[in-house]
Amino acid sequence: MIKQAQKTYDAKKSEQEVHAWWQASDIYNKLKRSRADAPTWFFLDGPPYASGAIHLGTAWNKIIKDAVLRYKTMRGFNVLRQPGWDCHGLPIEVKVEEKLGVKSKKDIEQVIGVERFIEECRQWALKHIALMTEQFKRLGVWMDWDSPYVTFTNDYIESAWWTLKRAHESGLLQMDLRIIHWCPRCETALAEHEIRGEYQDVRDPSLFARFKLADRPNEYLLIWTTTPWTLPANVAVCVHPDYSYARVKVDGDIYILAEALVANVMGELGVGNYQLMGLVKGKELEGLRYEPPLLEEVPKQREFQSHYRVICGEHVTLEEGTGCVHTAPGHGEEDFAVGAKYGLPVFSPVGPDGKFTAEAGKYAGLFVKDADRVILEDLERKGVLLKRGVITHPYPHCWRCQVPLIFRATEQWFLKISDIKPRILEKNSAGVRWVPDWVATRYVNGVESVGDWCISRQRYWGIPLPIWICQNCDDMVLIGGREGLATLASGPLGETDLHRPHIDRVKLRCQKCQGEMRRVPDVLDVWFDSGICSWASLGYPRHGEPFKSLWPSDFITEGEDQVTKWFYSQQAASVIAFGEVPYRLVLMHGFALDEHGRKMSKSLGNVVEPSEVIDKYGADVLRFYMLSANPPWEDLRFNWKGVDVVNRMLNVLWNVYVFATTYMALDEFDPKKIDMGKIRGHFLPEDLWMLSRTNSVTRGVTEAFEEFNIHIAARALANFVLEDLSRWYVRLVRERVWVEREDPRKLAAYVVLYQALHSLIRLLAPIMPYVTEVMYRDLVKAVDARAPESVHMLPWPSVQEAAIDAELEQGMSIARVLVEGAAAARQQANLKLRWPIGKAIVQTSSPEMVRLLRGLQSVLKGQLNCKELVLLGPEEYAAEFRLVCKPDMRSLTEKFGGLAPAIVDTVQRMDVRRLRAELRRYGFAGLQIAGQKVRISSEDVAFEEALPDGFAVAPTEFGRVIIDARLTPELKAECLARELVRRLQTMRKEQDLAMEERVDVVIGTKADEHVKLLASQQGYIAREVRAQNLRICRSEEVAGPGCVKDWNVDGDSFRLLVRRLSKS
RNA sequence: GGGCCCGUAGCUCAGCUUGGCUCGGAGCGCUCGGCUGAUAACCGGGAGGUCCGGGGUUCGAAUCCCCGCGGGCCCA
Repeated sequence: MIKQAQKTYDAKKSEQEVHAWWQASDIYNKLKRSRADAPTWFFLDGPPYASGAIHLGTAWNKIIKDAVLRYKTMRGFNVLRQPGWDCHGLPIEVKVEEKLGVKSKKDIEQVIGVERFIEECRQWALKHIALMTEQFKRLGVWMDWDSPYVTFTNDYIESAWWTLKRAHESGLLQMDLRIIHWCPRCETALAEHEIRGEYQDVRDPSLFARFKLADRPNEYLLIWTTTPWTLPANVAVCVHPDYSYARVKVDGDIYILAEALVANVMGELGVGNYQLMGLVKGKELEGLRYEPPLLEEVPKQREFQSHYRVICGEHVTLEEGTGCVHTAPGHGEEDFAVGAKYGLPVFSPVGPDGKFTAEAGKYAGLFVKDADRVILEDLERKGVLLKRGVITHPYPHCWRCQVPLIFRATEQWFLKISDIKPRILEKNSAGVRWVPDWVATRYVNGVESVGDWCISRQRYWGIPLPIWICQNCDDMVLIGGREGLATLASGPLGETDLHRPHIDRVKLRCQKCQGEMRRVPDVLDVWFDSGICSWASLGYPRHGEPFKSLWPSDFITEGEDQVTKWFYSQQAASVIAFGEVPYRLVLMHGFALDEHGRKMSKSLGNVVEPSEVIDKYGADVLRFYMLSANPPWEDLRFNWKGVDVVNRMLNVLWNVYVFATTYMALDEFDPKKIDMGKIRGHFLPEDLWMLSRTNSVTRGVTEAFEEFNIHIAARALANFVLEDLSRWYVRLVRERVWVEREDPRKLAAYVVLYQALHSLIRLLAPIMPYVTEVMYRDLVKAVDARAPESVHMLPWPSVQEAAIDAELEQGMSIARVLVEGAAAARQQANLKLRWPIGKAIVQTSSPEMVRLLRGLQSVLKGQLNCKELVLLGPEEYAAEFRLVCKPDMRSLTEKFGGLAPAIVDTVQRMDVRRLRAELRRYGFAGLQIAGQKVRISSEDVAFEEALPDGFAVAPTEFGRVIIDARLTPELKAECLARELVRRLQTMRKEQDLAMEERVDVVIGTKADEHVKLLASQQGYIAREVRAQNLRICRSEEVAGPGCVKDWNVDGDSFRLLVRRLSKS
């Protein structure tokens, strides 16, 4: 049996209860089993980083995923939904360092020990996986929480090794001396994509210095730099070959700088008096020798004496500086590149900790940034420094520890992306659908500008590079898996963990010289870990299945920051491994910002935790809010008011549900026992309308989901709940369900309401999994033991096209506007809505509307609360309207002179409406005036409508509504009856009477006329308030047990009594 | 500096693809009134706008084009 629902919905309690039930009844796994034979849909979870708690953005990400996955499941797919966890890398290392109180790699290796450090990192990851899993579960996210893929397992590491082996075999892996971003705190290289978005403004020294030319007395190259600490590594000065350079004389010295920058630079230097001594092309400066300014301080520079020349490079710009660029190939990418062309030494006297090495002479042991000051002093003392200032400019920082990065030349391992870039782009454009489509452009732009991928990190908690090098002959071997390792290992391998430090202890025997091979100590960039997850998560290559039947994945979705990160790292790794792209469909989503569009951050104090929202409103509301507030791909501005609006929608949904179950329970309505053949004949227009709406909303929501317009789906559902169900259909059927007997029309309403709710809960299930489950259980499961246990096991509702009647829907929306118009007219006339009126006239603005409204007259009549409804087309007029013809005397006199008065006289005796129709139709009308034929036209007469007293009119966009506001005594009696009914209902409610309970009622009045007036309404009142006995008398006579209350009804006093009948 | 996206009422957003009879809208908030046996609900009226700014195309621009400005993400 359908049970009456609780009056209010306690989201928190219900969600906990549903969650526990899912768990206890193993619903998720039952659902999965039920789809075991269905076509698969391979969703790949972008692994969140297993450190810290989830924030609003992570919540949104999983909510989007969950909604899509639930939808796809209902569409009949066997959806793969294994969650993933990204566990390696610096963020966790940094946290563990903090926890253990260590600050450097030396501490890790010597104080803590790598073994314990790794174990701490593993524990950190495990702890946060557990924590975040619980948080995701609370959001109602259904995934395989018990069997996620985790990047630190041996199997996963093997997948990475195998992939690297593929790269090696294709010649895509290389070791090279490169200039890379280096974090002096973490003491490791950072890849290009780790720098992205990590620029912060910093204040750096800005200095002009002069380098004395070797062979020309008093002549200098003028350079500008913001990194004095790179000057000890200076080996050249670079100019642009095509630019014009000026020799500028200042106080007897001559400076060489770009012509275009002379004025600027002289201004900067505060030099007012200077002379242009001549111009020369950059190309002609090439080869000029200069004296290295820090030769004494950095003795090592003597080894480079053959250099210290002017070289040419295209990268020199005129945007800042002097056009003469201090060049240190050991500390800059462009410097490195141009240096390679000229065979310059790569001098990089800076250690991994960011301190100068012994090669830096005087500066050895100083941290580079601290050395800035010392170097500046030296330059100043030596007369090299012309000006020192300060500049604020963006500078890259370590994404984890926020320390400014430096450039260092180191040996690193790279993937040669340049070799596969064309294939990535080609496979991407052929095989991937991007939603929204413009993300494809953004992605391609990103890939085009990407360089080689530095995959080595000089750290601990990561996938070890599977590269061993012979200590004897330098031969290199790359291990693709555990078996390969066991074969070559010099000792037994056993079940060893593949992380450091264990793996470092594995020595291999060189196949060439029998020498000992040792592993390269580096670990992999974490982005490589997640890049391989589409196959690593499936256990490939260790297991051929399910990889062979599933790969590539059908769907991924992540935030917009992943466009050049995970979306890219996956494609790059996959093209290396398989020559193919690893996914078919990408939905990019936005960022969760605060309500003003700012990033949420602790320092701004604008952070909203998902748990805060859930505690207050429940997960359903948070989910619906996040899915409805925006298109997924735009940034979401979190707004508490918006959440509250969703909560109210949920409330209304619940109220509709309470309404339905209340009456259905009362009447023991059983949807299974309904003879649809019989009911069909009793459908009223509003029933057919509701069925039509149910199906067209189903269609709209389905289309929206298919296109990932999840916001449109959600908004359509909210609209359906609020407008169609609550504000209209329930209002229309209220009277019908109050009827106390078996009435086929009442059953019809139940059937329609039931169907609407049944579809609605399925459509809402992917977005609000909890409340729909509760509703499903009581509304469906309670009456049908064979129905699936959970709403989430149901198939997605199909659209019954035959039930959709576009004209009916159109007509109904017009009717609604007209009813609103009538309310406005009533307000003018001071007529309460519950007061019946005699007549309402609807004059539409087109004949089309008359047709659309014809079948809806019963609805209109009921909602307009009138005894008589007149529906008119635009050219039809109500009898109550008088059309008055106003002749234009001036116009008539001009045209007809003395005949004018006679014309007026005739016109006013004519049928005004016919005259107007004639004029409208032909533009003129013929008259017989004193035997003469006269032709008058539209401009000669005006028409005015006169509304009689007692009428009120309201215009609407579809026509106007006119109401007869005059109340006859009969109507007044009805008005009074309704006023009394309302008060009696209030009294019933106050006494907590059950809805079906009967009462005795006495109505006492001060005025005898009321007794008479109400006599005619006795039956109506008794029916409405479920009175067994109803007595109408004078107030003084009201007495007896029961609740008595005095009321004032529009100035008249009444004493009402409601007596509960003793239960028998 | 470059790429992509966004900019409409105090706030959060529809409308823009395909220019014109929902072209200036909705919800929230404010305000006045009404309704209420599903109602901690709801309904109606009102106030509130340089559709970011400036040019252009057109008979006509929130909508299309160009140039700015502001915000977000990414890249330099």
